[in-house]
Amino acid sequence: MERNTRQRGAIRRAFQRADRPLGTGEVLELARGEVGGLGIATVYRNIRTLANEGWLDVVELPGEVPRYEVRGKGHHHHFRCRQCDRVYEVPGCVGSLSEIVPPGFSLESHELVLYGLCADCSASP
Amino acid sequence: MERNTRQRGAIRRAFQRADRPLGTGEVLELARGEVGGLGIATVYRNIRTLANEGWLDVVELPGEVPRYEVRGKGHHHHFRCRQCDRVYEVPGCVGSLSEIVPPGFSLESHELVLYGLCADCSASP
DNA sequence: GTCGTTGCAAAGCGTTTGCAGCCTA
DNA sequence: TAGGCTGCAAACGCTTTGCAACGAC
Repeated sequence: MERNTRQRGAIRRAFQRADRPLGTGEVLELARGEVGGLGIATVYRNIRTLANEGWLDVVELPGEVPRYEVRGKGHHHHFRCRQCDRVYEVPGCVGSLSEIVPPGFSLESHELVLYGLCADCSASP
Repeated sequence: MERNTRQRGAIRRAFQRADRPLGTGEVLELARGEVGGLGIATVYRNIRTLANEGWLDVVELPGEVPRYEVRGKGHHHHFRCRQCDRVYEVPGCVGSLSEIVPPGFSLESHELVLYGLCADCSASP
């Protein structure tokens, strides 16, 4: 059975307070504010546990370390601002993907990442 | 000045024959067909060299090690087989991406990755 | 002959695992 | 009290680097 330790609670709160995708290093830094001696192995183990039980979603962008965020909506994609590096959720999706799938291939899922300038950075470059 | 060694030639030909993005392990395996004692460090060093001179493009999929492909193809995306883990190039592209971009955001580029079964794995599961 | 290149081994670096002791239920 | 959880350190997998020998030009 799963237990509620100080360490796991601190890691959960780190994600809830940040309200954005966090990497393992950021989680360690934030959660150590509550639990001083927190070890990196504990962060990795808890992130895996929380992801397995569906409390966390994995956010993986090409060429970047995995981030994790509190599980939110269903199917969505991400927009990454090339200026401020923030990542935003993008509701909605493209249609007619099956048209470009090569013959004989069977499509099961897809990932789409948009790059550009977010509203803030477009307004004040 | 750059030299044409047997090892570099074998690595170039591995990419040209495969005609799909290759990881370092795949390159090592393929190029060893020509140069038996080829070392993994040589593969890494040559991939870096070929990428720096523009002969190779880097293909990065979310959460995976980088792959590389010969440069010069037009705009395309990638299909990753969840069974054999190979990555294929997919010509063509989705349309109407601007519809899902949030108001105020400006879209500059995008990455699309398709997941499923390739033709080989669909035929013989 | 020069010096870019190679294979080997060791070093990095981020992540995972083994273990003895701790602490939640 | 049982056994899940933790911190530490070692192990791990992938990539880079140091070095002496090799070989393209």
